[in-house]
Amino acid sequence: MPELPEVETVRRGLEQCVVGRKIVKVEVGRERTVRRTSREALIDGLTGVKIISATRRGKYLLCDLDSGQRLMMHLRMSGRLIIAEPGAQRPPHTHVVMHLVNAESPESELWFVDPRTFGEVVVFDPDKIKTQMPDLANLGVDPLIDEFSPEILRDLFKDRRGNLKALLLNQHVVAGIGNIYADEILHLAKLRPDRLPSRLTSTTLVRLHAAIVEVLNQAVMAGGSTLKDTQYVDLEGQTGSFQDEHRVYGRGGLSCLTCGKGRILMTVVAGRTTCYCSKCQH
DNA sequence: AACTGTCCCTGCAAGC
DNA sequence: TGCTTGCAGGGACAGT
Repeated sequence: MPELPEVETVRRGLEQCVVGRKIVKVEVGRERTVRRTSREALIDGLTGVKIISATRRGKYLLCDLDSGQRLMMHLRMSGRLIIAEPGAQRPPHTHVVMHLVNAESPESELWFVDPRTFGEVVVFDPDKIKTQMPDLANLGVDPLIDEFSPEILRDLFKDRRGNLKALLLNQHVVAGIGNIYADEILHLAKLRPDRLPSRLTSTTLVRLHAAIVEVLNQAVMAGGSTLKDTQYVDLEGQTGSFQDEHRVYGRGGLSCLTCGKGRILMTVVAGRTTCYCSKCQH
């Protein structure tokens, strides 16, 4: 499932393959993908427009357009962005197609493919982000983009009631962490998911902060995680390899790779399947 | 205001 | 074998 590292990998692909190119034609299949506005709004907002940047905040992909508007794409659970040659066979659930041109490179197509249809594509006015895109406007700190330190983490956790895992998953607090990386981060930090965030000592916060940065950076370097069921791939169709380095996610009932003594427990925390070591996480 | 639970949706795997 | 059922999960939304 695309979380920060997968979205960052896709962003880098967009920078390579899409930035600087002009969209000459847009096709919208399933309207649910453009539900925030409409089929017509997306086609009008993108046709004849040049993409001038590709950035990311949390799990949100953002492209500035030379029209002054901004494109937002969110992969949610099962979304994929694929760059393809014109006329290539499209996979099932290809909901949006952008036809791209520029002077130097041959024409190509950017496909938004999304079986579970939770993902979305929208063009919005950056001046109206608060009303048109409240979820994006209220996003929390991005650990790889914004200033981020143990002290900032302490301030974010102050007076919070939920458990540690719920806070890591809360996009209004820290942006970009999903279920896989929350479990991996907590394991590296040697913290149980049900710890109370407001009670963490400064030493523990230093450890947690380091674990967040370490796990996310390592995962970006590995091109993200590709699981059996979701088939995440980058823009060129390549799988990630960080799944080979997962130490707890999906390992319920197995022995701990870190301490060799504990068993990986599988429970539900914050409404999500949660895996952690019975021995080395406290 | 901030938290929790439910829903959306499809593909896959497990179980009968 | 072929069906049914359950599970995966990000974020919106309703309810507490």
